[in-house]
Amino acid sequence: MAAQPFDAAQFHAHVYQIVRLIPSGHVTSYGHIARLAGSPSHSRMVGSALKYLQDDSVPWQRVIGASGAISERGDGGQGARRQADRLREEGVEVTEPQGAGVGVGGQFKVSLSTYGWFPESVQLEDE
DNA sequence: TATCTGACATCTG
DNA sequence: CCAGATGCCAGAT
Repeated sequence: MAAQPFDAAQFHAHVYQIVRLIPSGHVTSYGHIARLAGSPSHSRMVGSALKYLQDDSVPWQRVIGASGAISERGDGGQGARRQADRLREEGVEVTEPQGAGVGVGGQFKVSLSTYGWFPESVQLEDE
């Protein structure tokens, strides 16, 4: 297999497949998904793709940053808040931001050492 | 066609 | 451990 010239459609499809494979109660990072999709340097494209689709059938909430921090979309943290709450329902322990109310200098974080899901490879329908 | 932005990653202080 | 600055590459305007 050789380096692909980056096919957006194919990369897109692979991302969705991988995200669906994430088991409940576990999380993974954008960078790892990008790597499994065949492009380790296109971590940003992963998030961009998920945002653009807005598909509830894809558990995008299980995808967080490499540091275990939930990225905010600039909507005041409402999106991150919803994501954190949903992860808690699956049994994932999420730390709350500093301040707990008026605090704006903190982020929701998950222990990747405990809930991280990083398979070496996945079964993709197309390659 | 050129420029800016972005659901990131990684290094340094 | 946390915060800031830099690098990366493709999409959107």
